[in-house]
Amino acid sequence: MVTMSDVARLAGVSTMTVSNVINGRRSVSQDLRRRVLDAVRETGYTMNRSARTLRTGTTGVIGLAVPSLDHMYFAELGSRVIAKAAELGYRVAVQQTGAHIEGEIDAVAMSHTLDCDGLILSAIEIGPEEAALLNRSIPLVLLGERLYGEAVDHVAMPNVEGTRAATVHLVEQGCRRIAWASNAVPEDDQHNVVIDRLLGYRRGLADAGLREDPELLVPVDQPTMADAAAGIAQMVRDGVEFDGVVAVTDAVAFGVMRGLANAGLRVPQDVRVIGFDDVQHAQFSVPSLSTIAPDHDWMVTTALTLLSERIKDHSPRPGRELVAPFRLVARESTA
Amino acid sequence: MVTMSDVARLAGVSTMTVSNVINGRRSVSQDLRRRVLDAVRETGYTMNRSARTLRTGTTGVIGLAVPSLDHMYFAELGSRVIAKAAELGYRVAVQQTGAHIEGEIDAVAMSHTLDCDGLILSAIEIGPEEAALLNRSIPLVLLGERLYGEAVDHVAMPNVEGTRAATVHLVEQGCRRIAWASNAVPEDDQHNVVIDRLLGYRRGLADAGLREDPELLVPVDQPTMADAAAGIAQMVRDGVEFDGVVAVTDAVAFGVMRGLANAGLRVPQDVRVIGFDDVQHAQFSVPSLSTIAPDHDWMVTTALTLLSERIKDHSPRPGRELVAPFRLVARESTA
DNA sequence: TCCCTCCAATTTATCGATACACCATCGAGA
DNA sequence: TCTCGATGGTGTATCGATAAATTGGAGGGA
Repeated sequence: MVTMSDVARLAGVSTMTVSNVINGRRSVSQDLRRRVLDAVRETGYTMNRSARTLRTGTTGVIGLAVPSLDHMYFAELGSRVIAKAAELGYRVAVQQTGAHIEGEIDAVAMSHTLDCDGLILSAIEIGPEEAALLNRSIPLVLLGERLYGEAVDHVAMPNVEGTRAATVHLVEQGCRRIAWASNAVPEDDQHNVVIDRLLGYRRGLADAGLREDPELLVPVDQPTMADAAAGIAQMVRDGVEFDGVVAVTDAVAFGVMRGLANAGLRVPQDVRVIGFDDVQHAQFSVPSLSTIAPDHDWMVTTALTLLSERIKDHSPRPGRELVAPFRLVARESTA
Repeated sequence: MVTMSDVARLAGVSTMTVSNVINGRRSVSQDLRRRVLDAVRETGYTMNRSARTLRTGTTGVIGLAVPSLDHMYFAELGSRVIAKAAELGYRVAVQQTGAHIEGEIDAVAMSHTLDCDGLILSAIEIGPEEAALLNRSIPLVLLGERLYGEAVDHVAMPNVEGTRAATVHLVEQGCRRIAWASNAVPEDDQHNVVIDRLLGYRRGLADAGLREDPELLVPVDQPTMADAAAGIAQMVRDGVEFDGVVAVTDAVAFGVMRGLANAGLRVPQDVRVIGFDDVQHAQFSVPSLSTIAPDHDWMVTTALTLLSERIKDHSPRPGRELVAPFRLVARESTA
């Protein structure tokens, strides 16, 4: 492996001069700069990042912890984060938490060790109890809906407003028996994404003067396409009548549409379906999926901006909470 | 930051002993081991990986370079790679090449610098011309269909056999005018995924005694859902008659199905469609998508096994090429 | 002429963990 | 009794880059 001193020797200068050239610091004469660059080319030198990291304490890596890249939403998120981070000169190490709290705590705990300058955590389970952990850790931005006191920066989705708008939209399209398709979580679990979206659904019903009917809660185990398809099938078999479904995510909505197809029900003629996320596939499914579209680019840009501010300026600062704007995109599934 | 010598001081031993305990090396007495572990707990020590990396030359990181996590296939691949790598004790840094050769070369070139012990490159564009680059680089496994002489380990898909089987399947289902939906690539470009799959399509037609009709090549720009939908729409508008479509990937197949729906054609009644990859969504779309299902777990496991062998044993070894087994999964879209 | 400032470039010490060589002790075999 | 091998542990140099302190001139003002 060719090191800086090899380059220095060849160029006839000190390693510091090489370092200065490599890092684009001024105060190197044109003459020497050229000689150094030639020597770099000639030797094929590439910098050893661990050495720099050891010395400077920064890695140029951002950690991204998501439940799983397998979920379309998180895959698209990952793609955006990696692209945006690359623009800012960061590389991204991805970690899958499995949507378990252990995985999430792990991600935070490992992030020291993990050699990253900051962490973007798409948290599902982690809560205020673990806030202490979060505070001791490296710069952190949370994506998701939990509250963490004032300590942590936080880029949230418009969960309540989103599903409320979705529900109202179904009502406007003529639905009167609107089901809620989601996995269930303990109701006392404050500020969980699922709870907030359920709350929005309820508000939407209330806005329309409709009463909530417990029968209309689709029994979904995990928020996957498979479980959603099974859940809605169960509901149909049980003879529950409904003409609209608000799904907690697009993936669940796809599962619901699949389950309805299995049951011989047509979307949107028999049942209208609306999702949340606006993943790519939503515009290409048959029927295409109406959905709540948070501004993903805004979220990622914001998260990375907050994070890189914290990375550059370590002085303590209260956590900020920002909520993404959203649009309701009406497509065939609610026509 | 608490270092090893802090722990050593507290435990009243040398840093080497701490190091030995941390790394689970034997030849530390029970007594000292306990004292060290207590000291670790008490101080909250976590190891500084950069220091270890600098000293040992290994990072515990594997690079994964894919065109984009935005494509369902690569998202699922990424998920598997990260999970499997975690089992083997590696973390994964993901890089998006944008399916451009520059991005791919970048990925290889940066991989030195990038502090990873090995690289899994899902190559689309890179070819034999760049083989020199590949040889100088860190341990590398290619996922994809290009040939790279004998130099590089290579886990390939059953591209030719796969689309051949897909085509034959359509024939068996009664299709006689079978279209090929794919982006076009220069025909002289050897061992490109797309070329191989096209070849399989042709072989399938030949097997069935059907003649290839240039009219039946769907004009797709990029292998995305949007372009596929546009391409098939164009073909319908042009009045081309067809009763089956073999798509180069599942994403393209979804786009095709969407485009057919726009044109008022039913799948499978009017046109049968088959894809390639068996992404998750294939079983949940309406209609569900018949497809060629390579054994993804096998591919990932194999790739990581090859890679970790090369990482552990640097002695030069000729490149191996392994081809994944596959199944044809018949679903509603070709019923 | 002398002193002082500035600038380019170099020297030196250091980041934290580990490879390696070395030392001490103890028990067994000759 | 002496030697040898195993066991358990320590001291020191080192990985490669960089921060901080230092040197040696080149100007510039008095």
